[in-house]
Amino acid sequence: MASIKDVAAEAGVSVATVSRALNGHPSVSPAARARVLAAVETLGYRPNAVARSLRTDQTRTLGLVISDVMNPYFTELARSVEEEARALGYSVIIGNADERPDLQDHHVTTLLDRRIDGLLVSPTDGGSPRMLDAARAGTPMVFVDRWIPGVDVPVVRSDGRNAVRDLVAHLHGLGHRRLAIIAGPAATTTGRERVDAFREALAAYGLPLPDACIGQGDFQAGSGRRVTEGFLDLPEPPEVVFAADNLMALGALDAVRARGLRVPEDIGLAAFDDIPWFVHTDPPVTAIAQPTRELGRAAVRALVERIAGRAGESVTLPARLVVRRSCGEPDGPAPHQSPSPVRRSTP
Amino acid sequence: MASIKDVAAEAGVSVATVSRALNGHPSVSPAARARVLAAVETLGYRPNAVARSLRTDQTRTLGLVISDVMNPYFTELARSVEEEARALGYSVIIGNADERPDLQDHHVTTLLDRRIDGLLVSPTDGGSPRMLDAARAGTPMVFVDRWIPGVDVPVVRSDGRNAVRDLVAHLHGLGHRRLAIIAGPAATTTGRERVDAFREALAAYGLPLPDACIGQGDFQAGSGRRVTEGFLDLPEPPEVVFAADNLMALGALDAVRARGLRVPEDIGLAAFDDIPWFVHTDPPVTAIAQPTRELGRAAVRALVERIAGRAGESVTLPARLVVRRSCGEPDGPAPHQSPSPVRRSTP
DNA sequence: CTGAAAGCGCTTACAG
DNA sequence: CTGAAAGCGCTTACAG
Repeated sequence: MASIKDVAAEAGVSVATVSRALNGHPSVSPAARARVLAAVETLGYRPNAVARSLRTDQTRTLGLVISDVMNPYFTELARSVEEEARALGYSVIIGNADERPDLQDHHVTTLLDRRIDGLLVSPTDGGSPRMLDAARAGTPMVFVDRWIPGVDVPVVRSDGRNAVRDLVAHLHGLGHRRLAIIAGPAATTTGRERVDAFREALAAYGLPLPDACIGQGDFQAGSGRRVTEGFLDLPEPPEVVFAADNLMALGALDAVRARGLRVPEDIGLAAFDDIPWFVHTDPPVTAIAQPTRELGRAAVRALVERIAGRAGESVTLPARLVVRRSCGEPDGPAPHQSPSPVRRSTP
Repeated sequence: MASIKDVAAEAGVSVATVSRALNGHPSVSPAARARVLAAVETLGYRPNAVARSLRTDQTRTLGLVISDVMNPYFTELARSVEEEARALGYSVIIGNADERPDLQDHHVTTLLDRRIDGLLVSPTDGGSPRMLDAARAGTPMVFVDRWIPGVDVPVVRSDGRNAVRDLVAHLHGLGHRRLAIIAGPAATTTGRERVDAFREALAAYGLPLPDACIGQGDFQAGSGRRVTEGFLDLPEPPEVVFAADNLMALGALDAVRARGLRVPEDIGLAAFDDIPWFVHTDPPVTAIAQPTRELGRAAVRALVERIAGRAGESVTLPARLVVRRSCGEPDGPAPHQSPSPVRRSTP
């Protein structure tokens, strides 16, 4: 592969001039620039980004460590992060932690070894020593979706509190009283917050959230299935199950179906995180939708601010309830579309 | 950030010895090794991968350019690629082309500039000059899922021919005769092959595939919706629509639902690529499943072979039909699960 | 406007 | 077993 030396030789100038011409440095004569460009063309030269990074101490690369790529929410987040990063002249390298702290650590380490300019992370746990070290050592960093309390890093996330309150109001209005939740790991902020929000919203109606109605999941489908089976085995199973993410909702559907039961007749279901398929499931699933694209964009912008040495703004955007039919209907025969005023725009 | 010089100073040895100790070179005295390790520990030293790459001319990184991350098939492929690569000591950088040739080119260029050791690609089109150049220039490369004819690069993909034949047999057995397809872009191999396989299978039953029954899609949901609307507007709409990927099937479901029609009563639906949600859609969708994980693994192995200077094996794995209820049922009332002998293992 | 030179952080023949 | 030195491909003060 042609190097800058080859270009210099071909153009009859020094490598310094080649470098300047290619980097748009003003003090290059038009003649020299033209010869360089011609040489670049005939040689098919492309600057070696590795060498450039070593020299300039910047890679124009962002690292993104997410908890699970197979979760459509994170896939969309990753896509939006890459889009915004590209618009700002950065590449992004994605590390998929698969909800495993050890894998998360592996990716953080690898990314840091590659000297990425900044790190976006949605932590799988309370923070490994390596990540905490990185934050303390001054690696530009931003948390997205999930975060670690006590670490001085901007947080870009959405607040589901109001949406959860709307959900509970919806369920209460439908006459449901025995409500249960499939929670995410307590080591994650979203794992805790969604349970807290649910409990508070229930309390406002004088409803309890007994331990038997809190199933411990891990944000993956298998756990949603297991927890739902447990709920179904209860002497008095809950009337509605609220899954703290869409994969656990998938698992819940699997469990209900495996027993030959039906949603919402036998048990209702709602999910945190909306996905296009929820419109077409049987029945369409009531869900809480996050402004995922906006979160991704805001996270990248905050990170780029940090990289530039500025503060980097924390952002909290509201999530919203999208009512469908999986928790039952107000009355009468099922209309073809959800009658709720809060509705998803047609996909 | 501490460099190898700092470690050398701290340990009282030369940088050469530090390098050797860290790379497991045999000729390092136990005493020196111990001092180096201690210095590494106290300094929190991590080797700079950028510098190492420049020096060794290898990045231990694979590039993966896929057509659309938001497509669950490609998400799963990417995940399996990363897993296998990690097991073999490689990182992977994903470039999402979003079915756009210009974006694909951007990613190929960026990846090559970073001097990745090898490139895995599922081309969005017939091949841009840049990609063809890369292949010709000897960049280790393998095609996965989609490929470009006439380029001397191993291909890892699945063959859906038999599965499509099984599908048509299933549809014919159900009494369907007017069958239509939502095709992928003709610039892609999978776009062409799935139409060809469908046409051939129909021909075996003496059924035609008129142009009106071939809708041109682009593998994304919007096109599936538009094409399906066109089918529905036909004087004689097809009895079953076969979507060449799962996103176009989603679009088809959107279109059918928007008209207030029902699957399979008003129109049947089948899809290429199976996803977990198809079990829970209304109705469950009959689909052709690819051995996605295996494809990802085989692709990485072939690429690593190429990187090592060996041939790298092309692999073709069969896809298989998974019958559910979206094309109608043989007879009698709908049983709770599909009665087909070809069945999806419970998720 | 241009070039010679230093240096980014490593690895690796080479000599001892 | 160890170190001094060269060199990977760039960029950028410095001098002219």
